[in-house]
Amino acid sequence: MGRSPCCDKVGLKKGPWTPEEDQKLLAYIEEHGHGSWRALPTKAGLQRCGKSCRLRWTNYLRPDIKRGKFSLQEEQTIIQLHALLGNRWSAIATHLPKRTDNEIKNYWNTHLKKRLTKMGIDPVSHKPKNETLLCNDGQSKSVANLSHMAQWESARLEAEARLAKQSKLRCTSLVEKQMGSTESSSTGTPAKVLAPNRCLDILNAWNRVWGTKHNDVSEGNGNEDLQSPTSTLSTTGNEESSTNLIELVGGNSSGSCDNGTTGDQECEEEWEYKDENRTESSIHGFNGISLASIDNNNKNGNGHMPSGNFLESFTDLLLSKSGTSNNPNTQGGGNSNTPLEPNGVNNNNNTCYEENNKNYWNNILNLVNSSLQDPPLF
DNA sequence: AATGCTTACAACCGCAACGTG
DNA sequence: CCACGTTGCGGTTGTAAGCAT
Repeated sequence: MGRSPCCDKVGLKKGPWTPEEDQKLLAYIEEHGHGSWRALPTKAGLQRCGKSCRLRWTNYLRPDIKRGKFSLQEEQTIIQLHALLGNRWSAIATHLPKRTDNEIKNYWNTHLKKRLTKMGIDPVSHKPKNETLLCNDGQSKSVANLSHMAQWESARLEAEARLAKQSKLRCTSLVEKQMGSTESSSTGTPAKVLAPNRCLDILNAWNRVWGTKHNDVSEGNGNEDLQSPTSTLSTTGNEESSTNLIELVGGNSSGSCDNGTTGDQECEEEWEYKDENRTESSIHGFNGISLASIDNNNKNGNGHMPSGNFLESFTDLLLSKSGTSNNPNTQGGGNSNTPLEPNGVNNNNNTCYEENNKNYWNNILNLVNSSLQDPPLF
């Protein structure tokens, strides 16, 4: 309040940028760096507000931006990280080199969110929307849900706070190093660009937090009550090496759909699970509720998903190959410990929710972990 | 060909955090 | 500690392109 808006000055242009404006902005920044964004437009001879210039630069003109279709690996990463971080687009963007938070946000809103919704997955919570159908005891389920989500959220925030602090320190020292060695030509390069891809190491932070706080729970003492989402994770996290778990059939290394096909569907249908690279540890236990349950066509034919088929299910999930498989009423269970009845109703209602919930998050984290341990994808 | 609808994405807006004097 | 300016972030909107009727 009281602060003067930067963009409502008379005479300042709004709307799409012209090539001439882009050229001016680009030329100015290449020569001088952006310096103060507020002062930039005048100096660069642009009839724009500084904010608009900054946005144009960071989202479009910056040389280190990769444009074009998202690869399947990128899609996967976004979904996994969104499950962990929510709408923290800038945090997600740090794990997708050369992609801007705005681009990721747009892609999520126009593609991924819809896809998940279509499959009966709540894109906010990454849980099936019809959980009430999965367990008869709706009330206790709700309580469990709230409790578990609170647990999750609290731990997540704690971990994030810690790692934000660490990454900030790391980034700062890195920037200082770089600035010391070479005078950056583009002084406006944000720290996150200079920082290593894994500046934000979610899983390690997570492991630190839960590994120390909940050892008792993760000792396998038979306590099945809403354990830590990562209670089964190894605290070392080093044994997992799941490089190339997913490959594009006949695909190129970039993983993008530049083979002449266009459109999501065609692209997505190239997804295939590369079985020989699967290791038990890398995908262990992804028999979670939402993913397993999608796969009505799974090989057992009874909705009983073999443990460790996460990626396969994940692929199916994303591809939405079967129209009937999207029926939320048929989802649920899929846990190897809680096989479904032929009608798709889990007969172990008292534990199915907790188990599924636990597995869902466990396996997202496992995947993030393995993806973070892989060499850079791009 | 015209019209309306949908989709994709660039850009805007406002808020909050951060930095500085 | 406070006030103010700057920057970053996430939600939302505007609009062009594509598609269906």
